[in-house]
Amino acid sequence: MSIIQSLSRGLTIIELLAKSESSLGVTEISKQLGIDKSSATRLIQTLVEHGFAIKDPESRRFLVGPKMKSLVDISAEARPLKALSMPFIKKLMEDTGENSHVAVYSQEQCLVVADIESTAQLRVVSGEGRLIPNHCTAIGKCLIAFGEYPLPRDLNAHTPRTISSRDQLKLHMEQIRNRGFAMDDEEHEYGVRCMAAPVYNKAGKAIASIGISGPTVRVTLDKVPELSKIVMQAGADLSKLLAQKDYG
Amino acid sequence: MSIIQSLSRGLTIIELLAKSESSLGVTEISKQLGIDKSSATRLIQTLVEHGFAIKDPESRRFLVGPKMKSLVDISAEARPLKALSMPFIKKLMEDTGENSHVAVYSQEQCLVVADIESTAQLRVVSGEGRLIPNHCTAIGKCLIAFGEYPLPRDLNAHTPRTISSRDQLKLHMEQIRNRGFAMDDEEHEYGVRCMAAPVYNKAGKAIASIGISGPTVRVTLDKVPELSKIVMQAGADLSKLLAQKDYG
DNA sequence: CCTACTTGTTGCACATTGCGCAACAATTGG
DNA sequence: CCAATTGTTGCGCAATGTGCAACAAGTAGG
Repeated sequence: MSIIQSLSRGLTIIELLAKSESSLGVTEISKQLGIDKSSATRLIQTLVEHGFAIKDPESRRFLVGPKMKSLVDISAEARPLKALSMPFIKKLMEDTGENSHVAVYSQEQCLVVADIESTAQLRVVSGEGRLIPNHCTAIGKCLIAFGEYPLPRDLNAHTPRTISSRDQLKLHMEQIRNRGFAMDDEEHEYGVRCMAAPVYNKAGKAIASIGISGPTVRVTLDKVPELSKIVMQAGADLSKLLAQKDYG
Repeated sequence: MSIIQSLSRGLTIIELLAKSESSLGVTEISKQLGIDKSSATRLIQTLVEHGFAIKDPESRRFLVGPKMKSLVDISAEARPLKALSMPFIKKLMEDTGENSHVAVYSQEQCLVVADIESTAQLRVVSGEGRLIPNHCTAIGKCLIAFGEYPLPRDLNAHTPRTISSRDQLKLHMEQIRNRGFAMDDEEHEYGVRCMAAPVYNKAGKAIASIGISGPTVRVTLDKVPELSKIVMQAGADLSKLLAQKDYG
């Protein structure tokens, strides 16, 4: 049986980062592993690239990244949810022709637990397991508006349309609750419009959101009423199933 | 910036495993990454070696390992506990001359969150971040006896002294509660004797355990009363601090 | 403020390491 | 019981990752 050296070293770095109380520098890591700093640099860069580690740009030291937790979340808690959701987002994708997904709240962000891509040439790719912002995406805003989660702290503007004011966002949440669905109107990415509706567990708590993402050229504003109805119906249907299965 | 290929591939496999609903086989993995099955085999073996993946020997397929969750636990929840515990296990080690540690319950096992090695030539090495059994270690039995955790399902015999009967273990828990401390009398490893006491949070819930491990030649049975007193005192002292700091 | 020290990044040349191929072994399914 | 698929091991080649060393960027200390 052969062990892959560089992978092994990388995993050891992950363990070091997780176990250390504070952040670690490249030299420190290289000493602990008994390797050159140059190798440590490159291994760490690879970890950062994958999100398993993050770099504090100030101190140029490293910490465990959010990827670890989101993977654990997705494999443990969210896996059954994904299994239950698949048929619904499949149908949603077929009915709307757009990328469909289900997300939950994790680490103050929005964790995509299930995702089906549209079959159109021009499509939005989101990808399972991704952590996306809560304040400028439909599925994220939906979680905040209907779930028992705090307003995001980080309100980075991703496009000129991003709502970056705390007060405005609060008002916006109110609107979302009144309409029953959330919309991301090019707030996260140019040319992309999304809609999402809440998913409730048996106890009536919004524990997830379901939605679609499409290019603005297809998901035009005049189609919003029709599409949002479909999305909300999907949310209601999935909620019903979760209640039956006693999920959450 | 250069990316380390084999590390990158290994991390991608972790992600695949975490996101997949079921277990994955070597061929499946190799196809998804576009690499040869031999490479996939070796990468996976490395992951298994580190505990990031586990192999179901029946189906010869792979799943995410417990390492991921224990690392997340240790970095998130347990990190503050570790910081608070350090001075206490340091003192405990100095007072007893033996390896000292603090553990919490995680994934039906016993997660070592802080650990200080004895300075003696002959010493017990346990190691932070390790997941050890609950039924045949002092810190593990302590968690079960005083905490609100279920009896372990797996009662593997590690030595002839391991308590492998559910009923016996139940009785044994009773004894531990009466004495106020747990002892592992060569139940996990030959020649090693350990003692542990509960650590309570402000609400009076046993959320951790603190203890020592030493070779039987030093930790003789006639020293147990004296040593156990020291360990229990350490548990009480740490509990007091946790209450002050409002931990847990 | 300048110098000395420590820490992180990049280029480069070498050879170790990990790669794919292919044969083999072990299962599964028809 | 044979065919087909999946997992493991040996092996030779070269691509990959390694350490060295120079460089860059901070940090501390006088």
